[in-house]
Amino acid sequence: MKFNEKVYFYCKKIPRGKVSTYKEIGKAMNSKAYRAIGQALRKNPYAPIVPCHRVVASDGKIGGFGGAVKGKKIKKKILLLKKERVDVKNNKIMNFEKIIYRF
DNA sequence: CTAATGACATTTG
DNA sequence: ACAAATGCCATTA
Repeated sequence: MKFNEKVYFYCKKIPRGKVSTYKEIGKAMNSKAYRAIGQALRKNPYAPIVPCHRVVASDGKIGGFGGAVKGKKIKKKILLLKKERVDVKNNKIMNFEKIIYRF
């Protein structure tokens, strides 16, 4: 699984206190498979190693892993994100353009 | 191999 | 601004 490994690799590369987007990661790996990236992270076999919560939607929205999960409130990740200096409001990143990490 | 899926993105109504 | 439709791409059944 080369593709997934790449995804995880870039995710790990995201510095603490910053975030990135599926699109940017895709560009970084010379691909536009935003979708596939989401797939890779959704499964995230490298759960503890890969900070998947630092990857958000292109418009700064958290994405499906924050509060988008029906029934369950997994906002803990967002909370963790906030602890890392990432300000999140209404499932959206504040100062998104400032803290977004580009490769 | 074909079809379905989804933590996305963009455009259109 | 919000909702729906379309396109996209790797993974999985």
